[in-house]
Amino acid sequence: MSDQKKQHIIQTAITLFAEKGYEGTSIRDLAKRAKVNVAMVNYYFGSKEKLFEALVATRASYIRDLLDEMKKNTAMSHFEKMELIIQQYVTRILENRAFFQVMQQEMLVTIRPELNRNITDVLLQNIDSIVKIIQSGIRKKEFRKVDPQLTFASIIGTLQQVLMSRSLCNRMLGLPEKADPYKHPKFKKRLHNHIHQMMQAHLLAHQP
Amino acid sequence: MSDQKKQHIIQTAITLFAEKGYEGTSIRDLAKRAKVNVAMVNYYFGSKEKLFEALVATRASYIRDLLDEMKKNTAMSHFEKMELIIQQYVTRILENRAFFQVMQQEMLVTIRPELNRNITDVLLQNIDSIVKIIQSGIRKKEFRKVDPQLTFASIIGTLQQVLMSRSLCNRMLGLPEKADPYKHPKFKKRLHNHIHQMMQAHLLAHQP
DNA sequence: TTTAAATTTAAACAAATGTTTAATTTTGCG
DNA sequence: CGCAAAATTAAACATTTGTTTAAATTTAAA
Repeated sequence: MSDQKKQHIIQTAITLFAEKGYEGTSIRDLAKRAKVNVAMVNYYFGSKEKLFEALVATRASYIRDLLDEMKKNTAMSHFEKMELIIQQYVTRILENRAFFQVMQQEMLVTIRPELNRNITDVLLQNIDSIVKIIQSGIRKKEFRKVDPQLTFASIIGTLQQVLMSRSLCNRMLGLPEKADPYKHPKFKKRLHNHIHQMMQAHLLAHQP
Repeated sequence: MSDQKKQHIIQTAITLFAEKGYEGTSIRDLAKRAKVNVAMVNYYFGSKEKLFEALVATRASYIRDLLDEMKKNTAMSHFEKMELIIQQYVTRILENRAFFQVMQQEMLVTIRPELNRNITDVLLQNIDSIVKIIQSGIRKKEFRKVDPQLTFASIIGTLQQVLMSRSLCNRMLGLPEKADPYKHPKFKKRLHNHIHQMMQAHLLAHQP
């Protein structure tokens, strides 16, 4: 019944936080945009901080499932697994750009240590799974002796960097200033191709 | 005479903004930390927003000079130029982490369009210089046919991702929770090695 | 030393913030 | 229906915000 409204508030919060940041978004902004009373946010979530935690919790477990599933799979080569991870990250992050940005933004800020801790834990789980795949690939001589953690950082970092500035991407692609390059199908393709090509050169011991 | 105090306020602002974000930092916080009266900030800079612009202006032209100088240099190979760029970016960003983070953070937020525009312009100039080096390397068959813009995004993105969470890096390196991994000499070396190695595999047409 | 400008200060200001209250409306069950 | 619990509202609350004021102090040149 009212769970829909809760989800509606969370969704509005995600886009609004992504637009103006956590500190930059007031409960009144949020209430107005979501077309609910100001008091509703505290009625449902208790506080602005709790709202943010609910927001993270809602989305946190997403990539996790994919990685767990992949762990069991023995039919795929290590690079095929990396290919799938790259493709999934590109798709997911481009599609949930707003949420990804809010999380990144809050990670940058260090004033909410407990919150930061929670997000870090979730991320570290995922990093660990991927690092293990790379390490296994190195042991099997399928991969070169790369730095597993920093290799992952490069994948995510590339995506993050690209998401960071819409206007920068638009100018890169020769699109008009106000366009949304992330919805452009060619952009997704280009981004995926780049990361895939770079990781192929970086990871594979025997270049195809 | 009072220019020292202005610089002192800017320096304090850089570290404080990096800690708590632009919106998260109040003039009173800043004044207290810088040990000046609250009114001094507005007396010197006019407003909080103008302070931020001054902050950006102070640091903006840093990497620019290096790139201009390199443009004239014909003795270096294209990859040697890239090596120097990587080394400079790693050093500069690790050393001015606080400033870099504030800039990134403000880039994420889209509520200050004019401000964002100014930062974007500065960054685009630098991107353009580096992109041209890569393109030239491709034409000369020294580099493979990579995506120049996204290749740069990967370099910066890797650094950005690594800077994003101190605690994440600490756990990656097996350091205690509260340590500062960025000052760790081994960390800088590891970071530089990774980017260098990855770019070598990614860029060079004829692997050494 | 005198004096006017520049600097520094504490106090006050208006506006905005997250949150709470207390009253009203809606809902759903007997 | 009747009525209690849940949902919703407008208003008020206490803080905090960026900024301004007006007085006090310091500075530096005449």
